[in-house]
Amino acid sequence: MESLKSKKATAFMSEQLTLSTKKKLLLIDGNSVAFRAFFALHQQLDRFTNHDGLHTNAIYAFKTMLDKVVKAVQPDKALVAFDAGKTTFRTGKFSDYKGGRSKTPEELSEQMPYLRDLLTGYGIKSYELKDWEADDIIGTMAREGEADGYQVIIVTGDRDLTQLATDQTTVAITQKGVSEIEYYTPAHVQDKYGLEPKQIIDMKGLTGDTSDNYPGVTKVGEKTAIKLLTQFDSVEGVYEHLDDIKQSKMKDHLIEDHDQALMSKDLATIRTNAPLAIHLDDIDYNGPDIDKLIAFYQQMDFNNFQKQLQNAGLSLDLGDDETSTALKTVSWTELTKDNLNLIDNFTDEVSFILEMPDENYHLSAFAGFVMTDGKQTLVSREVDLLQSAQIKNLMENGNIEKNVFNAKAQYVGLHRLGVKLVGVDFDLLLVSYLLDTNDNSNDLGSLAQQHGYDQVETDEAVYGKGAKRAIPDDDEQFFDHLSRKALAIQNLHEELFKELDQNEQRDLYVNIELPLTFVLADMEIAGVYVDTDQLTNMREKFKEQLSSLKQTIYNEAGEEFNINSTKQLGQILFEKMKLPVIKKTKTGYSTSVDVLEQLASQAPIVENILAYRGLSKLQSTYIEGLLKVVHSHDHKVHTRYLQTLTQTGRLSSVDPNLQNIPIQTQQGREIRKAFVPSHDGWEIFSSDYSQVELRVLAHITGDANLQEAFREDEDIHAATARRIFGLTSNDEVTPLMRRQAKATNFGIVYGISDYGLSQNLGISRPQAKQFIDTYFREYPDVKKYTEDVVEQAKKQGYVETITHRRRYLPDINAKSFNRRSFAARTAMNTPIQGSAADIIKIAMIQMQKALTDRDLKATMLLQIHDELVFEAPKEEIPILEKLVPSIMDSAVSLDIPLKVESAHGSTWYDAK
DNA sequence: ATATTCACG
DNA sequence: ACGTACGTGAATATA
Repeated sequence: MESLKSKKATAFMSEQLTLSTKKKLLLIDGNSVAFRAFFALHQQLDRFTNHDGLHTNAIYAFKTMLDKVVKAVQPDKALVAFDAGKTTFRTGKFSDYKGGRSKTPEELSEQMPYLRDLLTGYGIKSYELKDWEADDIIGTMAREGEADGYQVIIVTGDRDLTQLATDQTTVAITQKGVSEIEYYTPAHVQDKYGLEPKQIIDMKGLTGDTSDNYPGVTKVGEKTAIKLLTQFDSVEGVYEHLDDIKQSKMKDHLIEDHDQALMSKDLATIRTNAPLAIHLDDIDYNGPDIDKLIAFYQQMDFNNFQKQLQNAGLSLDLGDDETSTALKTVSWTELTKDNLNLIDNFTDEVSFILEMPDENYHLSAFAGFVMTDGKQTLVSREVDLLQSAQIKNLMENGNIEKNVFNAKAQYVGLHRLGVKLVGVDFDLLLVSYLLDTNDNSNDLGSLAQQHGYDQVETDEAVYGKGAKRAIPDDDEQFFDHLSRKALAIQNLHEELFKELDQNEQRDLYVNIELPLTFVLADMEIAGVYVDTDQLTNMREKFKEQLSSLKQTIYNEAGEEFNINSTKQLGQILFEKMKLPVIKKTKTGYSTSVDVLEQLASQAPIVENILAYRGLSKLQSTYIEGLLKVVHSHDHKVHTRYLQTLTQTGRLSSVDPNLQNIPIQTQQGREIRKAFVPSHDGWEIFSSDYSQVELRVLAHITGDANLQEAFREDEDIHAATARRIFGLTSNDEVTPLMRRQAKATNFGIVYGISDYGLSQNLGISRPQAKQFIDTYFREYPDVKKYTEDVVEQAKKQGYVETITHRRRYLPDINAKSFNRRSFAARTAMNTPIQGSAADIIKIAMIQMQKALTDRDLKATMLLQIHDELVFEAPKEEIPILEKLVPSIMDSAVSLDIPLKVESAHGSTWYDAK
């Protein structure tokens, strides 16, 4: 989780940087970043050598960092500063400065000259200055940039540079690796140290620095220094107010080390007046020199990077419009009712876009459309034309192949116009997702750019974003963009199909994802009827209960406050009422359920807060939330299944999310009474797979004991309990044992760790470890699987499901323990969760076909990961009771049987 | 926009 | 020594 969070934080900061309209100056501390880069991939030192035996790990990691930073910052000017040599003006002041440092490893220093070549390829200047350190070059250049109105971004691995942070200068510190970056603004420095940036040098003065080998004041560390500086502002301030400090050992040390403190502060101070021979005018950044880079990558044996560049033809994947080559002009013809016969030129294939500006294609307006075959491009704002006989025939003619971006959205949009989309061959969105679930931007332009096609911009670039987003009134602008998008689809068709073939994913695309997209479209269009009276009645009831709970809570607290605010609630519980703090979040006290449950016995208010929370969740998310999205004309909700989002191959559901409707508590479960059939005399029918993920686990691992349990149709958690507790019969399994075995089973599926299991079960870590060890002893092939799959991920860089769905795990070799372990757990979990997703997808396609073939009225409405929900006339229920399970359990043939359970009733609630 | 919480599989 | 269960979406508060 942590790694995800930090990714998000980084992404956010990057965006902030990009958002600023100021000119940007990027300054990189070459030596420091190279050092970090070298150690980030130190474990892989041996793997990273080129044909000449040159180590390349630092160059590789530096390149990765550079891509990231350049993309985030999009600089107008850039410079990488290097240290010039061992002696500087600082060694003149203090001969031991940076003394005692172990010298740079040969494996790194041999890479330094090539780093310069890399930078030349990137079009970024390098600079060094005798007697001065890289820091001083950066400090000087930063101030020069500030004076000229630039936003300055400094990249380094050295925290001392945070002293340079100002309103105009952000210091980006590379973390453990080099691709994780923490951005220090003055506010963030304050947060982190409780000091202003300029006080960093005072802190260094007091504490000294072991790595740079200069002394501070004896026994004064970061904590003491911060305390002193908060009180006295600076080193000088401390000494002016020595009298205010009580007699103590510390005071003696301060007095004794006065000179050292002043000297150290001086050494730590980055100069902003270095006599540079290079200035802002000399360091314009105009993007990379592709040919040079390709040659360089070839020399380094960076085959992937080289290929990327060659595929891209001209542009580097920096997502940077300014660095990519200019757009060539496109020609298009505006289609009108008078030149509709131009349509007849499309005889074999056509790339098509019906442009819908809103995300929600069930409701979006239609802005226009475009059709192209690469020779002729037709555009129009008049969507009525789509309903003309010519176009309708084209769309409904399966012999003319359609290339699109998001076939489901196109199918639904056209359906709303009374046109059926038939013959889709290439869906750029879907194919991109299968090729790499990681970069699943939903924007045609950015996906096309990622695949090396640069003749198209992102929607954001053309339409704007946020409140300013709008389809341009200018025909030329709008039609150009539409045309370029359609041409991008047209052009990427063949190449991406080739890539699918290379990945053995053609079958997954042709026989699963593409057909599924239309099954999903039909489900979305069908929608689910909602009994709004049921919901409004519940709303009234809940409203009363909530306000009475609220009063009770206020009374118990002795004041009114916002119960929904974790901050205010934390103050009441942990400050006013002095309840023990069990867990903290990074912003304050945690008040989550598990914390509150532990506190419940200590104060009655806690129980009421829990009740309030539960009720208000139901009220806002499910009652009010659902009512908001019921379509008024048909009384139904039409969710959208996102088919290209999850990293595992699962679907997700939005607007509304119908995959997380409550079921666990009685109170919540009542919500399901509002989901009813859309016709009288119909019922809701539901079938779900029993323990699919564990069955998939049994299949994939081939573990004989696990497989036996499923072949015997045992209660799997009881069987596991019997095994890990060494019992002879299931009769001896107590409920507690079963619960613990169940948690262990889940843990295995999630990529187990003893810590996670201990947290979940509330047991000690050694105990959890004991469970896991026993589990692995009883199911030895499961153990082998967990090891093999991680090994495979390390070797190939990705893991696969039973249908060759692929997930890349770039962090599997990360230096950061966190990232690496997260990737390892993911490696274990993804093939299981993903294969289960594959199975139900296959079942859905077969199911839809079976319903049509048999002319049944029954309609598939929902998929909830391991469950399918239908509505059907009562007479068809007996048919479904046989048909649905038989299709679901034979969707794929595994080494063990699949099991399906069904239920039906007058509402979703009753289908239990 | 991010963090927290909580609903589901 | 590190500090975690896997995959999602929505509402709310807070900045």
